[in-house]
Amino acid sequence: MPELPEVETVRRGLEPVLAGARLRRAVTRRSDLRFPLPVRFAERLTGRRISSLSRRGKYILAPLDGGETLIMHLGMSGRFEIAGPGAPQRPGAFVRAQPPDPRHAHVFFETDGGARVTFYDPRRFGYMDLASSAGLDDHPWLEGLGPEPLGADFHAGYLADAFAARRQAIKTVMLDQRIVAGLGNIYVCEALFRAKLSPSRAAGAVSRRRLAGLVEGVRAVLAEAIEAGGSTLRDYATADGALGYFQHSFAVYGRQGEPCLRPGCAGRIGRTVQGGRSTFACGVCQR
DNA sequence: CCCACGACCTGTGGGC
DNA sequence: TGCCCACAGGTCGTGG
Repeated sequence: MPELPEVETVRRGLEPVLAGARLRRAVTRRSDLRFPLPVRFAERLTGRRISSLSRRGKYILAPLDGGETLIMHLGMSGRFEIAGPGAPQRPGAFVRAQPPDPRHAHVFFETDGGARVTFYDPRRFGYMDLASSAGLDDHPWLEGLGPEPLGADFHAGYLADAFAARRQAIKTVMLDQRIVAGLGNIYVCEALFRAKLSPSRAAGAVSRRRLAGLVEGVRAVLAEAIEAGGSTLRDYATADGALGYFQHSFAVYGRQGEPCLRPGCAGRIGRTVQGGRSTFACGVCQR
């Protein structure tokens, strides 16, 4: 589910409640999510202080004062909810998500500030681990990740090297977290549209100039989506219960059969399948 | 190494 | 209304 803008929105929502807080209690309601939770998970968290909350790709990272870092991934349907102090003070001030199903409340944390942060995940594709902060870059989930798309290491020259000799479709390659960390199906489709690039074009055959346009498309769409609080399709909600609204700004995602929004383009948006996933694009202006 | 595909799990929306 | 199937924001493992 959540791609970089949604994960970043969740991180920002959790930050005021968790960063600097000490965990009074941690509870697991089952022993596994996508993978087994780490051994003695609750005990290793209890009493620890979270020094900060950061994000790497689609992972949320919470370094603890005991030398370990909590690593969390939301999978497709993972969601956090804050209750108690730090929870939204003005219900109704924004469009609120449906309350999460308590059957899928798999993990929760209680802070010394009295807040309870609950992780819900109906599909259980989410996962968590605790690992040494010192060797965090070598953690198997993190070590192979490509650059942050909003960071300085993501540029046309980097992409040209990363794509060299790859004949795979550029859409598929952009979803590879080893190439760039944090993009998913929605924002790759949207970025390719902004760059006027066909999703089926071989990655290694795209000119440097057009790669520069793709970099700009990626940066712009991610920045706008973060600004909008992410996208809510089904179960995504920010940690304070609000819905993201960037879905109203999609140019191609989910718009099959509808007219292309590019000024002067008479095309319609089509849907194809690449690597088993839906791709949305305009066949007229995306080449 | 590259690449396509199925698997994981539950819920929902659309078509009939 | 009700049922069934297709499909969903991600990632991993397998097999060619």
